[in-house]
Order: sequence, then C-alpha cells, then structure tokens
Amino acid sequence: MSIKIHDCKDELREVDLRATPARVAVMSFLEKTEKPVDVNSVIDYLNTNGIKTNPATVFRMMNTLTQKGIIMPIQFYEGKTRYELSNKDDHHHLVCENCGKIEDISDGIIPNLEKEIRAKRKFKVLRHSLEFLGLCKTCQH
Amino acid sequence: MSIKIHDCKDELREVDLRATPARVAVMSFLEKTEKPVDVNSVIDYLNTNGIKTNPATVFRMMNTLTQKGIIMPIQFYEGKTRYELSNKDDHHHLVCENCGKIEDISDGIIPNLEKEIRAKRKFKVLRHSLEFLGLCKTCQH
DNA sequence: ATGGTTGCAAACACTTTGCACATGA
DNA sequence: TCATGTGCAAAGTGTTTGCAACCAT
Repeated sequence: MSIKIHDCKDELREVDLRATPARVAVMSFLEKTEKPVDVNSVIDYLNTNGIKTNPATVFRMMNTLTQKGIIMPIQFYEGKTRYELSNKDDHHHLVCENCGKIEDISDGIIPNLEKEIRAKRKFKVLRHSLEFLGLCKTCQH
Repeated sequence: MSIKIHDCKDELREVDLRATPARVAVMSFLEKTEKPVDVNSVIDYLNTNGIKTNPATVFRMMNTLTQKGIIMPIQFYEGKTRYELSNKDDHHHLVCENCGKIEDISDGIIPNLEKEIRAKRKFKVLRHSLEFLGLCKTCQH
C-alpha cells in the first residue's frame, strides 16, 4: 500500500479551506514552479489544465491562501504581486532586470538581524523582504 | 557673504533637468520628510503650497527623478510605490502594519552580502530591497 | 442542507500615454 | 527660440467588491 507523502487537499483542509478544483490546482502549480508566480500565470495554468476560472476568483484565492499563511506575497518592482509557497526555508531572490530570470539565494543573516531588531528596537518583525535586483551572469555581456 | 550649502535647482540642473517650480518643490518635500512618500502625498504637498499640478505630471516627475538616480522607489506591499532621496546612507525600514509608522534602520551587512553574491553567483547587484514588516513598539499591546 | 466559493459585472486605485500648449534656459 | 515639461483626457493594468448561483462537506 502507498502512503501519501503529500496531498494538497489535506493541506487546504488543515486550514479550514474547502478543496475546490481551482485551489488544488493552484497548490500543485505552486509546488512545481521554481519562481514566484503572478496572477496571470496562475490563470494561464488553470486554463491550460481545463479549469475555467475568473481573475477575481484567483485574486481571492491568493488573498485567502496568504491570510492562511500557506503562500507569501512578494514584489519585484513590476507593478504587480507574485506569490510563492511559504513552507520553504528562508531564502531570497536575485532578479535579473534584463531577462527576468529569478534565482534563489539562501542566507542565514536575517534571523539574527530580526532578533537584534526585536531586542534593540522593540519592533516585532512578522515578515521581511530581501531581494536583489541587477544583472544575471549571462546578461552582463 | 553666504555660501549655499545646498540648492535644489543646482541639484536638478546637474542631471540635465530643468528646475521647474513643481520639481523644486518635490525635491524640498523629499528633503524635509522622514519617511518615503507616495504620489498622493506629493500632490497634496504641492497643492498645499500653491502649486497646481496634475497626477500624470507627478508620476512623470517621479519616474524621471528615478531614472536620474536622484530618488529611489520603494514598496511596502501597499499596492503603490513610495519614493525617497537616494543620497542617504544605506538603510532599511521597519514598517508597522498596524499604524503605518516607518522607522529607519541602518546596517552594514548588505554591502558584504552583495560582494559575496557577485563573487559566488556572478550576479551583478544594482539595487536591493530590505524591509521588515511587523508591529512597532506601541502596537504590540 | 448550508455556508464557503465562484462567476460575472462593475468599480477602484495606481500608473502610463498622446497630443497640444506652456515655459525654462 | 525651442527642446523640455505640463495639463488634460483617455486608456491600461492590477485588484477589489456586491450579489446571485453553485458546490464541497
């Protein structure tokens, strides 16, 4: 017999959300993509996979999943919001402003910095954004 | 005789921009505000100071000043862009998600991190964003 | 059965653009 | 003078909302 290592439906129900087809599809989309996705790419994915949906619904889904802590919003100065699963280890992004490639970078300094901020400034950090914008290896000429 | 320590007009002309009343006012507004400003607050400031202007003009100004490297855009997940003078020493922000207060925080780790990224990943960092969102001292109860 | 979800249409907020007019250098 | 900057109107893009119909539990 097989043990399900992972099931999007359970994941959703654990946070009191109904496992609708669109939500399940969004979850598996997020799991298979490397880089943070925007709402348009989610809509494209759903359409491609035979799930008819409406932009308003997708925006609502992303907001709901964000509130539940399943995904995290992220912005790269593009005038829109991207999202990624929040159950990743602490990492940040290298965003190429020429070709749009997004690389991950992990680093351990932020947790320490947050502790320091808490101690010295009495500010309770709930989330942070650390992104580097520039030129990737191949776009530097 | 007095030596002008600082003149917004000269600052603008140095980057080949004409010193129009609106631009000069925006520069002095940016110099006197502590926290990054959004376009609406710029418009309010201009109106309050007797300078009639149009939103499109302000958006154009902010874009122009950004391209010239005089100001820097910054986003706090509010769905809009803020701006601040770029001739500040390296600093980041603590943004209270309850009352909106924005505190500055300076720190020296980023330059080192950028050097490391350049060396190890061959990624050329042009700019970065490091913001902490959470609750300020008084909003934690 | 019924409350959470969705679709649709409309509205919002932010931002950009084309073009004629105005103005700083 | 004349290239640069501005005002105005219109449009573009991302996002939210009200409400009726729908569907997962």
